[in-house]
Amino acid sequence: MGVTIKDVADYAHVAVSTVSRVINNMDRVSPETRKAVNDAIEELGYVRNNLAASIKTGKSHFIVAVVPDIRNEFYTSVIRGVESVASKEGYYTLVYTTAEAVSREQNVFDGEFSQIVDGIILTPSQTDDLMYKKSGKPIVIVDREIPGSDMYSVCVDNYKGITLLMEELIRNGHRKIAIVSGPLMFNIGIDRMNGYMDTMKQYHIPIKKKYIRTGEWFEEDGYHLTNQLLQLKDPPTAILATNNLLCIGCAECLCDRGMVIGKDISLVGFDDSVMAKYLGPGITCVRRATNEMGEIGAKMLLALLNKQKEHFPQRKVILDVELVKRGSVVKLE
Amino acid sequence: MGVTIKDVADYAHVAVSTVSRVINNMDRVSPETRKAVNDAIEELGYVRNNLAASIKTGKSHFIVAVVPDIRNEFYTSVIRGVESVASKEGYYTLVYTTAEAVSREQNVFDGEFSQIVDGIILTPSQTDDLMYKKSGKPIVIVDREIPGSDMYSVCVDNYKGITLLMEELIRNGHRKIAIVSGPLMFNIGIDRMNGYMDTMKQYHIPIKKKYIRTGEWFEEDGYHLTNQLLQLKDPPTAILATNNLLCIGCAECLCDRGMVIGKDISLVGFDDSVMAKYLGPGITCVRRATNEMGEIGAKMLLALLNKQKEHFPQRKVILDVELVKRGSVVKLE
DNA sequence: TTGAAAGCGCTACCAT
DNA sequence: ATGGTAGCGCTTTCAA
Repeated sequence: MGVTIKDVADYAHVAVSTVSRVINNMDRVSPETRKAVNDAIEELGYVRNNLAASIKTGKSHFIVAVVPDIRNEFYTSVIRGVESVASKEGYYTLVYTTAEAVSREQNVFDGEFSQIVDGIILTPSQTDDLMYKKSGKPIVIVDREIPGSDMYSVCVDNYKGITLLMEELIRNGHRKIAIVSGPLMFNIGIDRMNGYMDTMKQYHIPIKKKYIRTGEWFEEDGYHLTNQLLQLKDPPTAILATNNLLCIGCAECLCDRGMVIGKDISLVGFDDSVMAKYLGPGITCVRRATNEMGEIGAKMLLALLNKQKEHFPQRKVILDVELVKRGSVVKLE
Repeated sequence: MGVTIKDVADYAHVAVSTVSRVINNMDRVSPETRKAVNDAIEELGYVRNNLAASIKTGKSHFIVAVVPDIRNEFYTSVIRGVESVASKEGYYTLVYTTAEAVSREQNVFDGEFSQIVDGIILTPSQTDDLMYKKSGKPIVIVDREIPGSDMYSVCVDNYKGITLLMEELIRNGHRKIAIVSGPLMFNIGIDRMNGYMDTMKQYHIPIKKKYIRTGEWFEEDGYHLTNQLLQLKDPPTAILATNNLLCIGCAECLCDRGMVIGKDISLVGFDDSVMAKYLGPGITCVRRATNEMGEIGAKMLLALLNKQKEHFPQRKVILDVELVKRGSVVKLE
């Protein structure tokens, strides 16, 4: 390979241990020696082999963000947050996508990957936290929470978010409200569905099974499920999509069928997005602090890495949400 | 740390070298020994420390995709392509964002990062390819081309793309055509600008400096530059945005100022996007095979890694583009 | 077919 | 303040 610490030591007429001390900015090195070593490094164009260092120290200064989908701006926004605080602390952030596939997630935890990183920011794709814990690496869960797990996590108040949306709909006279949901595996599915159910009950609106549709979390599911909804004899007057991708899918379907959002039908969504802002009249939605989720997640992880658990006495952080009113809700008489 | 190759060797009553042979699926191991070792591995829950292996073999089986912005769906789409072919060949794809900042790019090449990976897929942020070459790692450039550099790259026909857009505009009677461009550093800036210039000349339309605006490649630049354009005494009838983000920024600005795209003004853009499809009447644009760019880039890189340079006699691949007509172009009398 | 041993490049401990 | 040296976990000769 390239030039090693030994080459530098020889060149500077010192011992490798001295070079190591200089490289790592440790004290107990005389200015002259330090200079000699630095000159040698400069001269030889030496760069330290961090891999070799990692195997000794057990620290790589890499963390990895494991997310389902890199094309979802929610996750990229979270990653941004992670990266911004991690880089300030001298950590590099890698990104790995699972496409919601458990097998890809396994790659991360079955050694292949987890050795290379000091810690993991994870949006899990399955509900058994054993595999995660087995890796032995500090892990912080973001966005989703594994039911019954005690892992560190940062989520938002999903229940409240849906409640906000539902009340906006009901306030505008809607009673035929359909929900387009992802799978009911994690809190993001379950809490949101509960928010729907409870609000319906609270306002004494009969819950109709035909208005409740679940699929995966992707655009095509939103499209597909909306299509089903529109084929009903008694179609809903409002659709509530429980994440940004589903919402886009819903909107696409509505557009394709010539329906005008905010006029012929109402559409609201969990999660804001560029699309939600500019699609038709603007989609009324619930917004959460995505960057902040990443930032807090990273801070938790760094605290874990530095064994400063006191910094995060709470294993679970739950962030607030806010309603963003735009023009996608029809006012019914 | 965890259980090492030595533990396995002891447990199975063999030498570490034998365990190593089993792990690496080498021959010259008797079935019985192999079984004993595998049992020991199973029993002890051993996972190989790839980091330690890498320091010997010099191969990590990681590649990294270095892109300016992870929130830009163009790049995430390219990354998808990279990842899909890399994973088939047993490589893991890491993602690192530079935010167009040279300093962040340096992290990749100043050793910190480049040691950990076998190869790099790069969308460069600066035009000096020396730093890149110095890393000694195989590199494939995607999207952008460094002027005068002989590095392996895969790009699209930027010149043609703009020509297509310009002709569509001119066909519809436009002559006051403004261009909202990114910096003229790489081919993506230069070729697109040349496409604009040449087409204007070809159709004998006088080029007006006030209609030519350049900024960075981001949404806010599109917004800002469009704003300038609209304040002109003699504003353009059509705006050509030279990437997806600029286009979205243009659209936002137009919306905010109450202008209806496809009616009050025309907007066309380089790059398709979800936004472009559903924004207002749909934005007419030029589409390129983004996934394919990543795939080809990864194939090139893998060929380089495997020293099969014959597989890619051409150092430069240029992909075609196509015009996608939608409703954002006003037909002038 | 198997084992012993010499590194890979670096860190960290123990001497000096 | 500096040097010598024993590993880190693994691969890879070279012998046996």
